[in-house]
Amino acid sequence: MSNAVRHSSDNQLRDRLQNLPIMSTMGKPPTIADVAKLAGVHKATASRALNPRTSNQVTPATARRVLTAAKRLHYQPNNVARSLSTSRSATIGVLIPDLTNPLFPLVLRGIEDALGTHGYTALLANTDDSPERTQAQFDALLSRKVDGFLMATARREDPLLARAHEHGIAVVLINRSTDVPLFPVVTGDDSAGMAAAIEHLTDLGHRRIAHLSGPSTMSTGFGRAQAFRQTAAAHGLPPADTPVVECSSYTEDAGAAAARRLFDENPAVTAILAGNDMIALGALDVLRERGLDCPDDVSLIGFNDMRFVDKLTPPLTTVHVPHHSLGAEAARLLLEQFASADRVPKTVSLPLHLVVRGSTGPARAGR
Amino acid sequence: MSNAVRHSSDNQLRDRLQNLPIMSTMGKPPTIADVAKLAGVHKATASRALNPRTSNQVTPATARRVLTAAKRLHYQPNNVARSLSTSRSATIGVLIPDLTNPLFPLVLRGIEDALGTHGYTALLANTDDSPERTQAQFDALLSRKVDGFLMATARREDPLLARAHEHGIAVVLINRSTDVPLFPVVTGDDSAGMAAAIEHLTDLGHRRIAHLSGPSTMSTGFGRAQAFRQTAAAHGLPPADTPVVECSSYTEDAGAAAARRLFDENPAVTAILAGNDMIALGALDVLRERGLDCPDDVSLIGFNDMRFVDKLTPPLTTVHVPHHSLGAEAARLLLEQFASADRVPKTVSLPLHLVVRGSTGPARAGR
DNA sequence: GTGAAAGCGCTAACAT
DNA sequence: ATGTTAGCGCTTTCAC
Repeated sequence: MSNAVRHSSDNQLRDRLQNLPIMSTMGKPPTIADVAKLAGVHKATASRALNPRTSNQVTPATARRVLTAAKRLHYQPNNVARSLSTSRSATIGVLIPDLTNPLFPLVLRGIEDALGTHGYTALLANTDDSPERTQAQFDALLSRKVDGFLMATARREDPLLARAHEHGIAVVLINRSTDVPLFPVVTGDDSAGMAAAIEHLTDLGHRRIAHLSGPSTMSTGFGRAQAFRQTAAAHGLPPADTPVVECSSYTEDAGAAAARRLFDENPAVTAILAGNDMIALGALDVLRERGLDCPDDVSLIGFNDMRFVDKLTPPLTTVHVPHHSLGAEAARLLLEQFASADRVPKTVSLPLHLVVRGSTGPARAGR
Repeated sequence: MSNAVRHSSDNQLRDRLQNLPIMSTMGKPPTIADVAKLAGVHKATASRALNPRTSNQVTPATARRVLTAAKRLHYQPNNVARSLSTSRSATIGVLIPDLTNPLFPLVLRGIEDALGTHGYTALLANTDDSPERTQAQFDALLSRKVDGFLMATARREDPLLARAHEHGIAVVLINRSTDVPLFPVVTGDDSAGMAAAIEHLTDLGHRRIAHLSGPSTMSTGFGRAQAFRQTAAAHGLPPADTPVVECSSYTEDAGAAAARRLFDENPAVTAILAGNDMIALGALDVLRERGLDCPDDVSLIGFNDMRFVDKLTPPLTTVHVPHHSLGAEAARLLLEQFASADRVPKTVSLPLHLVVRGSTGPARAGR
């Protein structure tokens, strides 16, 4: 028998006898084997005692012994080993298109709140709305064996999601959906939001209303544009007076570019309905650029009610989306899916409401 | 028994009997053994061929065979297994105090950019500046065997960090540091930033300048306040004219509360230097509340130059902090630490500069 | 109720 | 250069 081994068991003996809190400052973290040894039971028994789901398979007395041993050693289960063994990780991957857009931190909070109560952890990845980056982050998360995904990055035709669906990976979509329904999706009721916005504008006397739509490759861009056209028509506004200009992305720059195109071709509009608040920000810049007052010359409505838009000048009228709920509801759906193995892509649509602030006003006669 | 439950178990039974399509669409992902078999080599050889670091130990011909086999099978390495085997995970944990503060997404981007080129992935966790939540997230990440941490959540006395240091866990601090230097830290040169801000104010004729400091439990709050006092003294401003009011947190609400206290006790100040932009936002609200014009009655300076503050009315004068670089530099330091196992907590201090916008103006005679 | 043993997928000595 | 073997730390049959 080697010196090292003898020495080590001497230490253990002494520790057990003296009932000392033992924790080396630098040595490798204790394993379940250490706990088992200290408690005087087999690894397997320790495992059962430590796991809430199986702790009833063990006598209360040994359970306590194991638990106190674990506490004494400051035992922390190695989730990597556990994952390898169970092929589940109690973590879920969250893919967010752009964390710098203030609405997504709220979504994340919703997710974490809903997940935390069930012992799951969120692993967040930012994709910058780049398909390559999305794929890379997806793979990275997958290779870490996340149990499922919460994705706010879907495109209407999304090869990544198609593959994920083929492979039977659990996914819940947030906000954006695919054309072919593959996964459950939690979204806002964009049509209703659009309708409320247009109604507000027509009530104010506007008859020439433009929409700066989000990218048509995304369900939100496409859907809101569609809702815009339908609602406008329903209000008797001819297509010629309700132009739609598509933005290349949901960014301030893209919004500004689209707004310039709009005014070049359609200088007579009296109101703009932006595809989201970022686009609205860009439009607001262009309004200033062209010497147009908001709301006196042109009314402006955003979408999302993201943080800080109430602090703009003028404060932005916008469609409020309950982002926290979006995240929480999606997380709930995912957990539900784990439990029931139910493969029916249900859709949850959350109600939206218009928040009227200072960027909308009566249509001016002269324009 | 409810309908729903019966229905669900019927489904399960049917699936099991029919050896269902689920199994066919989602057979387990291929392992390295599958790749090896297809390539006609041993697992270990396949492993060597697949790993860039060891691929030279294998003949080019077999390397190609293995690679193509891997491609044919769409093989994705199981990082959980790899981690268990190597006790390294090529992931690093990132702890962020508050993702809704727009500066942190920038930090994260810096981190990801610096990490990505080295094959590391960031696992992000939001802590809401709550010690409990921070501890929980830290443990969760640790049990997933992250190789190290990037933390922007440090408190001046931080038991969590003390423990982490004892356990020899690799950490690099971002922005905030501990009183006792435990880990490398990347921060902005707050003293210089403060000095620039005060100089700007005195140049404009201000002699009664208040500081709404961040929490003194955080190095940023404490350090900036200290720099404020020193610089003010150096400019010949007496302490009585340069009050410091501490905010309970870096939030708009806390900033507003502090601003109210300030004006109640010290109505004569002509300029406010906020501990960060969020606090400045709160101060701005209070200015409006009290009928004071900014900058005509009171000048206001923020700290960080976070997104959107240029869109306020008035646009906020603030100290710009290079957040992207903060993150990137910290990530670089951490990777460096992996390589050299060097345990000297070096400090990197990045230069800051004042961005003058519309919230600062000449001191008014009457005030 | 508890122990023994196998195995999750991979890497890393150690052979050959 | 490649095959063999032995784990990494945990869970989970299967015995007893």
